Amino acid sequence: MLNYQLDKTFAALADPTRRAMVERLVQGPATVCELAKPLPMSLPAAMLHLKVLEGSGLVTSQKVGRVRTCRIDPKMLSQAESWVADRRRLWERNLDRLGAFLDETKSEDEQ
Amino acid sequence: MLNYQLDKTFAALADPTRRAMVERLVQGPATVCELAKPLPMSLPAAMLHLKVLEGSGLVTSQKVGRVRTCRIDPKMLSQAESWVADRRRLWERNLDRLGAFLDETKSEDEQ
DNA sequence: TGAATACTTAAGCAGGTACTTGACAATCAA
DNA sequence: TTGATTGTCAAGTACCTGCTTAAGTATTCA
Repeated sequence: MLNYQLDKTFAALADPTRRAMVERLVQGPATVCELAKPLPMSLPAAMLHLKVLEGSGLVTSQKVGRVRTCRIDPKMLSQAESWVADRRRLWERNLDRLGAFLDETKSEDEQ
Repeated sequence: MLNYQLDKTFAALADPTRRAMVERLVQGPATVCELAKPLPMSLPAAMLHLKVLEGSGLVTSQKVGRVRTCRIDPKMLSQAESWVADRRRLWERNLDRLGAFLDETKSEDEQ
């Protein structure tokens, strides 16, 4: 239960607004305005979403002059991907084992 | 923004209790009691988490007699994995393009 | 039949999330 | 230096989440 980071990453990805921001940012860096403009909400609301993305580590930003530029940090993206992929693989392995067990049982029946 | 399903899947995975349940279920099916026993909360609370997992499609269950047996449904697990993997790939592709651009710029400087 | 098991529902509460508007800083360009 | 641009903070509201306890239902076993 020590994966406090995964909590935040999955929670960040659970919102369509924030996934839209990620979609935009995988194309390359963007300013706060550029991220907020296509969204059906006020700028402060978009800022809150951005703060959640930064808090999760999915996005980093730096301010130069009056412009804050945001970009993807792929580390947490990889970590989330791995968690899901690993669990799916475990499930498949276990399903294979069940298959092997059923095959065994079947052969025993045939004897 | 039509990925209502992804909202629920990521939201389900954002909670450590629910990830613990998934960890248990990738090993094989389990009853409600088996899932709830190791958790530091009441049975009704665990049931609510289970309901969220079922609502997301990550888990299915069926009741036989008085026992409800829960198991992983891998479809949403794959879908979540793909979403993250695709975005990470897009980001990498774009980073490569930036690298190519910088290389080009560098060669032009050298001429 | 009567007790134990395995859930299920309901009511209630504390705290968190997702917005809104309005006010305000800081920077840049004319 | 004035005005537009870009971002930030604060207060307020409505709804959602995660838990609790208490009570109830359905099933199985002795």
